Amino acid sequence: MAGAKYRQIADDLREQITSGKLPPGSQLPTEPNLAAEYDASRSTIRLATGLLTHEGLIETRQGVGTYVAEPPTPLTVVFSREEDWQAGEHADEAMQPEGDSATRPTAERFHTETVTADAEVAAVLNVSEGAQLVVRRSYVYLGKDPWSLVVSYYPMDIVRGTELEQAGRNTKTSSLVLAEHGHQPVGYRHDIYARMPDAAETAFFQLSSAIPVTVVSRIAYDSAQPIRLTRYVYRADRLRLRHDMGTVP
Amino acid sequence: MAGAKYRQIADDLREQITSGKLPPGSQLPTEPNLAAEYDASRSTIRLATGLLTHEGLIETRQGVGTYVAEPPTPLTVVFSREEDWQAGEHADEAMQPEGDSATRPTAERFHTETVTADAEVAAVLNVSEGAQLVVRRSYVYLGKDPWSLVVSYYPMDIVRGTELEQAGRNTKTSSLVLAEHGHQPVGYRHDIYARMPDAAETAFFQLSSAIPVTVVSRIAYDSAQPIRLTRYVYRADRLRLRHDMGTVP
DNA sequence: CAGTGGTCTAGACCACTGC
DNA sequence: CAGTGGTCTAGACCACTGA
Repeated sequence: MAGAKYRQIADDLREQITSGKLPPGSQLPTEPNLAAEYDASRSTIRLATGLLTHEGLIETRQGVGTYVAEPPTPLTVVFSREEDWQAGEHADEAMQPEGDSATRPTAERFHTETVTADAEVAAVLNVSEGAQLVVRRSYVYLGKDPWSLVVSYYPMDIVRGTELEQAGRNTKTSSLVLAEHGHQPVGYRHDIYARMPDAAETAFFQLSSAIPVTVVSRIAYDSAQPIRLTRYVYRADRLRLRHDMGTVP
Repeated sequence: MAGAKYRQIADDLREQITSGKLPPGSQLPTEPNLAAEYDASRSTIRLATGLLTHEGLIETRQGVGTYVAEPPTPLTVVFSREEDWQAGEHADEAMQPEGDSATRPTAERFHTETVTADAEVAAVLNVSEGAQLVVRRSYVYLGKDPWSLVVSYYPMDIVRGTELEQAGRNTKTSSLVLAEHGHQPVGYRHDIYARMPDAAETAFFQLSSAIPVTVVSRIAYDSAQPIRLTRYVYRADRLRLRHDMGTVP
């Protein structure tokens, strides 16, 4: 046998979904109906649908019903582009998909503040733990859909000489651009990993099921020091990171 | 309020774990004890622990107990290395971590066979759907721990002239190496994404909780055509992919 | 308002582990 | 064998949605 009843029910529903018998967007029977159909209790049905939810195959909407999820349509982000090498790049404009206006991201909200460095950020930026940092957070959308969370950390050395040096709290971005221009980047390090989202990420990406997030940690260096750490967080099922080396057709 | 009772219980337990009150490896109270402690039913307790399980914070072992998970210790894989450019690279030796023998991977099992191309593989290798391919699967371990699943696809054009051309099923790898040597790679494309594991991956990586996998799809090109597609699958919590551009300290 | 999924209970029995 | 987590039931009430 296939083991537990709720797993058999999940297998049966999964088969109906992947075979196309239950196409994307279609509604599953209600929980009481499924319970009757499979001769199971509603709790068992919910165990089964819980599995499919965590696989991202279905979505539940309270008060409405349970629906087959639309298959994800990932967008490709290329991070071997020469353009990213240019000075004047703004951090949250990098690491975004190419394409027409429909797939052009817009940073609808952002704000800038100063924080103290935790151990992890201090290590990569080569500053003391507890040192002051300027941090800029962006919420990037593709049209109305959430696309990525972008957080940049700047050591105080970098923003020194700009108006940000005195500002404890600041929403102006112009001085950050100025600071970036004053430090010509000569290298980037990207660290890429995936994990399950935290509460804030689940809310921003409107994740109902168990979809991972992909994190790109990008450190920019000038000739002497790290000048910026930027973390890009994406829904894993919407992102395909691409990197080309050498001659690729 | 924090909403549902099971979420409050999960929040409380999560706080005890992240604060160190419940260190990694320690056992949580049994489900009946937690039910008494929080004045909840066992079902509600299981909803709470289910959340933490899916976050990878705890692990349950039937007949034994519930334990705080050890924090993941990711290894870094660098994929901007010049070494990877050299001919003679064997596919399952690339994309592996650096370091001493303790972190040197060993391909304990592999086998080679011929299959017909599905639509996706056919597209990237520029062959017809249904064309014959030679595929080599490797199961890579770090000591006794599963580390990665590696699958390589070769178009028949590439293996032509080697003994593999006639062999329907073959476990010899020497002819594959020969084939690779005959086609000097001049470029690589990497596509990186994360998703939840399928059943085979869950079994190989011994995943009890909801840990994603990171997939690196690596296409090698010679001057005329794609010569190999290799898919590397890793546990997301064990992997940190690193790529450097320009001058990095 | 009726109907949906979300939460919660109290209890039962099973499957597995370690002693 | 006792104790653990795994499965399942039957029922209740709540929160939300849309007509």
